[in-house]
Amino acid sequence: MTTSKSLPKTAYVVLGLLSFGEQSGYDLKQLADNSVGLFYGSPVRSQIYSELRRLSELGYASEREVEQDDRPDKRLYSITNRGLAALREWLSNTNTSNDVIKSHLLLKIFFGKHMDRAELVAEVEGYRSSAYEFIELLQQTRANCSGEPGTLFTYLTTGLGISHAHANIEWADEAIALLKTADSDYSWNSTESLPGTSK
Amino acid sequence: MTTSKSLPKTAYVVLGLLSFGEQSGYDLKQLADNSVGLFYGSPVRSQIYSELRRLSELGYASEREVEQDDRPDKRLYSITNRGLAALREWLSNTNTSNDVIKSHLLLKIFFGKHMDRAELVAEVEGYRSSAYEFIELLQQTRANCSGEPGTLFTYLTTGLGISHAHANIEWADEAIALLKTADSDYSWNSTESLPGTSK
DNA sequence: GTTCCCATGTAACCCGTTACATGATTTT
DNA sequence: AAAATCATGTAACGGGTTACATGGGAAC
Repeated sequence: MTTSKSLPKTAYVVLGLLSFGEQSGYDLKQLADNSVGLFYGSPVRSQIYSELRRLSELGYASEREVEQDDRPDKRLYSITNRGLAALREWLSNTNTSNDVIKSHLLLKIFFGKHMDRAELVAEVEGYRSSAYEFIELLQQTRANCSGEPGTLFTYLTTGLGISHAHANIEWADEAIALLKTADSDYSWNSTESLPGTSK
Repeated sequence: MTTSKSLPKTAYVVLGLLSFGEQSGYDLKQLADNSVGLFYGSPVRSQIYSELRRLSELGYASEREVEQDDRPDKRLYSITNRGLAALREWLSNTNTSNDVIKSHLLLKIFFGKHMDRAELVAEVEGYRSSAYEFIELLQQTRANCSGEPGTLFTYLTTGLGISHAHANIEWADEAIALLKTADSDYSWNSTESLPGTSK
């Protein structure tokens, strides 16, 4: 096995983004915000820079300095063959298993006993409207990448985001209705069609 | 403002779980795994213990030792009035805004160019089947809490999970089909009904 | 007789976030 | 004149994970 101690996930995220072409740390941050940031999270700037240094030391990326007159000088990084190999190895050898959801809204709802009902409803309404906004954003993303190479993968990643957002909206509608009418000890009727149960 | 420098989220998670009754660190870990673990993530054991110590020092929890003959002694924690106040304050004053999704599967797909197509398909198939399993788990959770107080909140939190899982399954079906037939530069027809676009 | 359950903790490590620091050029 | 864009870094802190450590009783 050529597995050399495996780096943190962020390193592979940066490496993966680097596989799209030679870029500066600054460029990578932009790219990350508009791509992996939408379904995984975008590393902060300072971490991108430090990961780039590490990748460079490991021989996974090569760097070259570019002097500019009208703008600050910059350092461009390219993925090397060894870097590509490491990326591929990581993609194959890490198990996907459990996608971790960190839902702050659900935390609030789960501890809903301690919150004002109207406040909770407002929270869910906010959640619903940000779901609408997110759909717009993802469709924008799709439109922007249309015609570019590797579109299939962007199409699929945005697709899951859009599906989730639709699910969020439907759930929010029913949650709001319930939060307005039901009391905490509400027991649902398991025979009726209910949110998430149908289909 | 009584806001005293706000603790990490995990502290409030533990505090919230403590609001369900007097418990030991061990008990809390079990509880966390079967509740917040399903939609937020369960803190590791050692962190629960250290958070409990902190909560105790802050006066947010009170502790008492219970000696046992047939089992190891244990320390039981209860939430105090100050703890309850801190929890309520946190619930009201933290903005929910953006639920962060950390999808490893989507990372793989986004960097799908570097992966074997068959491997990718297998990955999505695994994702789909774990979605089915997750639905079972959540319905089990619902059944277990039926009749207990505060059921509404469990119903709502599991509801979103179930909705997401259904969305995952539908998306996975279409993703698998596409991954088997389309090439990387696939451009979809924006007029047809497509995954995530419909409705 | 090995494995699981109960029960609690310490120590090390490092990933990731926040804050600090700089500065020219272009846009509003 | 102020704000945003381009461009890169350092330093400090702490949250969260992993590994180490212990040990009796029950179940299979």
